[in-house]
Amino acid sequence: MAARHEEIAEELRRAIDRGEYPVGGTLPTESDLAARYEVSRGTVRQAVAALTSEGRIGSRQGARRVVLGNRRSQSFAELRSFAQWAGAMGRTATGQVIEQFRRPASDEEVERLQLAAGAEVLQVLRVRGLDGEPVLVERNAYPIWVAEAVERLPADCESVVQALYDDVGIIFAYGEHTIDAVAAGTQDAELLGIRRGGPLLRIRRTTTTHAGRPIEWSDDRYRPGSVSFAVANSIGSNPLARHVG
Amino acid sequence: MAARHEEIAEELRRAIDRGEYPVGGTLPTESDLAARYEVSRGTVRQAVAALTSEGRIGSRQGARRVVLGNRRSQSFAELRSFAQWAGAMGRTATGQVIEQFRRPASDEEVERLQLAAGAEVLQVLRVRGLDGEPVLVERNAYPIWVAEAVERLPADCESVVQALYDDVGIIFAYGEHTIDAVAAGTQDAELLGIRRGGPLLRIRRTTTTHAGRPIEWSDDRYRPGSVSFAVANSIGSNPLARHVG
DNA sequence: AGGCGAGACTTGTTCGGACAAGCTGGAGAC
DNA sequence: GTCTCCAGCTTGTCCGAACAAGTCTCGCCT
Repeated sequence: MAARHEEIAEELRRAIDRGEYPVGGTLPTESDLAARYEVSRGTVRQAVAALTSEGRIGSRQGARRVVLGNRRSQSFAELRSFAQWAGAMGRTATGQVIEQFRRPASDEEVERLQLAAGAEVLQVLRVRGLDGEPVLVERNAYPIWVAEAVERLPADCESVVQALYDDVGIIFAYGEHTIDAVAAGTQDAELLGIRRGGPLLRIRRTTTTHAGRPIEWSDDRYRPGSVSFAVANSIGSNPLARHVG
Repeated sequence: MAARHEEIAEELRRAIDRGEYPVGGTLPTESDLAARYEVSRGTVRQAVAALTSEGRIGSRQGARRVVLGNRRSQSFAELRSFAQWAGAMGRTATGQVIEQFRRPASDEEVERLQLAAGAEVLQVLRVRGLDGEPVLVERNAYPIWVAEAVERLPADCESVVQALYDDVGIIFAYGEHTIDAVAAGTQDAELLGIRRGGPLLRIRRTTTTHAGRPIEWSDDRYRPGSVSFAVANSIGSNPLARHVG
């Protein structure tokens, strides 16, 4: 059962979605909302903070809050799981392991997965499809404590995330993503049905448990035109960072 | 003068940076921190919430808070201004207007900039350099109320953001960014010194004022290998969204 | 008619308190 | 030695209050 401030946040999202508070218009004051929902100002502020950090509401001291847009955010699970994301859109995701084997971790994998020097990882190469079309090449490196569970999965497992949770109770809790563009190599070009040298959107990411323990280090490469990634930011909150390289 | 909770947040970032709270370790409890900084638990919670949303700290009810990493976030201004970002790294940014002219807004520009049908925009094409190397092709569309100020800027203006603020007090307050990969066309290839068809990292973005009024709709294309963008997320907070197309 | 100042309104900050809900470690039992 | 349970600890939620700080509107004066 959700907290009261979460319920209020959801009601505000729905109200914005149905145009009760149009883009460019203002939200009722904190005091008004507190009276309407019969809660304290603090609870209202907590609810509104969520929409503010989503980029849906603009907030500034002394001024009435503004509705910036009605873009829907996605849950962490929806972003992490290609299958769940596709399902949320009424699309069909497929997954096919192309190759999978254990090998010594590279220096970068040692760092990203916080492994001991010389440790092994399980390298898995998959192609993910959307409605039958290949759109994504996923290369995951798993530490051995995860590898054992991954190796038990069928090669065409639809959602690895769901399977790891169901089978061994692994919860993906935190993620870090680095996005850039790379040229398709021979293998990627072949797997995705595009020409070599063409553009791929690459996302390198680490996912960890609640305790911060790395579960996977992955390199996803999306076919051009298949997906895009969206982020909102503001003076008060900027989740996106640009880096050299 | 920053709020107390902002000061505490900054001190916590510094403490993590210097290894006082190593990655994988835990943070002191809220009560401990409250005693140490001589503030209330609520003020500590507000400070810690900032680091949590930056992906630096992992928080879960009942469990001790965990240090996930010590990645530094960037301010909104630093992300928005290529010149400011470069300067923060001790690099030199350049900007050169290639062409600039007024024309009727496209359908997409009408939508993104919230213009009346038939309105004009100022289209500006710039190449941005980093330490003398071209790395970014920027295409900005400005509504006429901004266009007048932009037209007065010198063609090699180093920071358009700073100039617009200084000259006419325009404050960039909110942003929305969509990231994908595209193939370099003839013009981009030539401007960036790469071959046609090669990969470019594209960011289409809208920036608005405090009141939500669009200032610009832009299409940035980065040379491959020049930059990457990073985002952290968690079960509790996910600023990144994946979309079809 | 325009500009300036003041007051009202709104959001932001901090507090102390009480209770809910989840996690962990230690002790006891098997 | 292992497993289970419980108590203590920790974070999360909600409250009401008071005050700070910023914005905006209206009225008055030039």
